[in-house]
Amino acid sequence: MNRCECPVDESLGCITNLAAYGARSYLTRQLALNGIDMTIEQFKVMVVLWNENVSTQQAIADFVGKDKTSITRLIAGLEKRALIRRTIDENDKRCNLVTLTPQGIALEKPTMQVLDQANKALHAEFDSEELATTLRVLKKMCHLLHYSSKDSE
Amino acid sequence: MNRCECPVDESLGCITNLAAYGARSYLTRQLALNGIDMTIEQFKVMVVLWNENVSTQQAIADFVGKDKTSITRLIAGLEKRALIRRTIDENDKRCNLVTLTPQGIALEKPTMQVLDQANKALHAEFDSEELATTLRVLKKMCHLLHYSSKDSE
DNA sequence: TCTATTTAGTTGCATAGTCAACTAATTAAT
DNA sequence: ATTAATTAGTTGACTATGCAACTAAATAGA
Repeated sequence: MNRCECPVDESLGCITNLAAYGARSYLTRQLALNGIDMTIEQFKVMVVLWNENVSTQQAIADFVGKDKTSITRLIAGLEKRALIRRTIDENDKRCNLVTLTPQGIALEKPTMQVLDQANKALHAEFDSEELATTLRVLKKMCHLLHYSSKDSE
Repeated sequence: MNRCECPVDESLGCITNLAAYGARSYLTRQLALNGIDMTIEQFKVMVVLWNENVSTQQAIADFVGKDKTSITRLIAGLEKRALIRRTIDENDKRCNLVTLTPQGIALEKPTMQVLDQANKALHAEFDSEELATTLRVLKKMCHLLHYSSKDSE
């Protein structure tokens, strides 16, 4: 019934938003279908930890491009699911050291597999040239818009 | 500091999400700078009403591609700001008729102007070919993903 | 006609993001 | 060394989305 179109919909901003919601809900669904109780946002945090093993919340925020407030709450959700653990850094007591629990470590393979499959399936729908163009445009868009109020150009 | 890049970031889904957040926050900022207290989501609902004058919540939901729950709350926000009004449809008492208040009507021009400017500024950063490709890819993405679990293809 | 199903909308609970105000710890500056 | 500024993280208020359960109204079916 929904048409993926609205009256203002020939704008990049609008369509990007619709596509993003689509991608988000698709991935969440795929994770759930594979019995993985994790959102994409949480997933991105987990990717950082799978790579780094230990990190502070601010470092995670920088990696995933969100602010520290979001990370506080994402981390809280992951802690509730017992996928990560927070400990105070004794060398700098302002910082939390975020580490993986055994359950968190165990989820790396199955979760990455779901993501890879979803990615491949989506990318397979497009030829490499249009895909490259789209990625380039979107990256430039990020650069132009995402932190334009903070980065002073 | 934020780099608009995260370890899983060569995927369409991920970049689309970052770009979408960028567009969202940019537009919200532009609206605020022009003294317009409205979010983009609310704005989309207003666009429907500026075109249709009257609508039911379900019809709005179909137009903007969101579910009725979201619309209930968006409409509540607009009503709180006194931009719209809800009345029961006497011909079908299940339905709310959503109409614009004078304040809501008055906001059409300034709001559309902000959007048009923002759109033009963004589109001007790209050449028409890469823009067309990107829009086509994103639309296909919407089609493939957004309602894939509901529309049975 | 009376029951069953569908439709429109609301509400509760969960997740996510932003902004502003706040604490605590650290570093810089005089 | 003491104060001032910065940094890490949390919390509260607001907005947005999704799912499930719910009410009320309308329609379909027997």
